Amino acid sequence: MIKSDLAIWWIRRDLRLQDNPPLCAAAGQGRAIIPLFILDPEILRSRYHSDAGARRAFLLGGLRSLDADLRKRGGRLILREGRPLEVLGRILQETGAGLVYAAEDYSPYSLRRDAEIAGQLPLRLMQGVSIIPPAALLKADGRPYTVFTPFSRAWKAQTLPLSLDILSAPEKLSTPPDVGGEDIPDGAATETFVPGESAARNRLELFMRGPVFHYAESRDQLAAVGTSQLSPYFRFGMLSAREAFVIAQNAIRSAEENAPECRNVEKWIRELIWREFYISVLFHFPHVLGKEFSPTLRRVKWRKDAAQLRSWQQGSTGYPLVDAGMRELLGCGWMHNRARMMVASFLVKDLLIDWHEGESWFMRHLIDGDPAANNGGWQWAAGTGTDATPYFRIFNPVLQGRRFDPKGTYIRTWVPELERVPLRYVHSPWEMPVSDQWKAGCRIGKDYPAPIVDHAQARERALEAYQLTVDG
DNA sequence: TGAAATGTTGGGGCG
DNA sequence: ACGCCCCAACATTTC
Repeated sequence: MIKSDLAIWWIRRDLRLQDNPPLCAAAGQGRAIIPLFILDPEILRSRYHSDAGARRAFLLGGLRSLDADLRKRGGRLILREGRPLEVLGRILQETGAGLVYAAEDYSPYSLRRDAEIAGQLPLRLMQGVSIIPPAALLKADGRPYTVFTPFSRAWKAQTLPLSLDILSAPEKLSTPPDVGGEDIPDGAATETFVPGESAARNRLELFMRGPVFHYAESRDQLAAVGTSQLSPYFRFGMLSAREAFVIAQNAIRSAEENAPECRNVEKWIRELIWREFYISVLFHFPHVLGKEFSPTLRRVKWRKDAAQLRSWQQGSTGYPLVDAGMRELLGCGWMHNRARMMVASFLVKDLLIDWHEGESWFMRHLIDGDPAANNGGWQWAAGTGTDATPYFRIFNPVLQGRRFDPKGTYIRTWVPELERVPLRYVHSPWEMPVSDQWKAGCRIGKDYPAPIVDHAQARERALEAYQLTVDG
């Protein structure tokens, strides 16, 4: 028999209690709930997620943390493995629960899965992973946006009149004792990013207390903590993007009009909108996961070079800034955004290797790895995407290093071989005289690799290769 | 959310 | 004193 007062809160990418519409809907009026997370073999085995150990560990840590938070309020997390349709059907039957509440997710797989389930089970989808549902934001002619600036203008216009209340976490929860689940598997999480909602909230508060007011100037500085570093938390909904937006918006409102800090907070909000933009792009153009958005750039003749690809992956290209970024990725499952742009430009332009290689390496190692944002970023860097960087915009790793890591701090943190290299050579160690190499304990070609390509030559080659596809 | 090549200008050295 | 050249420094164009 159906107990209409019992509902499933199906958790997907919303591992939090605060500002969570499906949770509140399921647990309204003190109803008992079944907080359910399903380990979906189809996702776990998919090309984007099958090798992503660090991200899976972060997810599992997040589930443990969520379980602890639920228990403090009288509930607990139920973990099951299997096809969501079957698992949900079974639990609905076992428990007599009447409804399944979930937050809308817009990736192609999620949309397909949810459509199938909605046809057979009582699934209620609510406010999703984005602040504005992608279907709700279209150009005047009814077509989706493909350029960021007009998208962000329309996005702001649409969020302005929204009620900016944050849903508080339910104070008391209960979960029926007879619902069985599996233990949450162990996973070695990184130390840099502590999984869970309270860690996310701490980080947001820390960021809003100071760094956000200098965001415009310090976001690109590689050594500073100028960015919020919240991406892994948004990725799994350990923090509500909408709540972050509301808090940032309130910071602007409580500041004096046109105060300099407003510009900085606006800049940060702009990054939240980039996230929304790529969610929207993937929703409206799901084929970007398979091929280039821009038809004219689908025919770049990529080089196949396993050795150079490996050098890039392992951070041994001989270009310090590139290597620092790639080693940061391996070291903590995250990379500074400026470094992401640099290493992407290097793979795609300097090495002329297919951006898909970069996309999948990032998906394997990033704990914030998300198909929409990651694909959007790579297509941007490769110049093949919506509103992408022009093909002739090629980053110079030496100049980028001098500009965004002027003291070499970031480089020395991640490339210890260069620790004692004098500042004037730290971005271009191959220019270091042999005597200095000995003094610094860093012999080029022995202790630290010689550059695997000459940037000036590689740049010319890239321009030629791209030019061919643009002309032809 | 670049960088390199090319063009322009203006000050100072020097015949 | 004058004009020529050199070359920073900055601006514009091109990839």
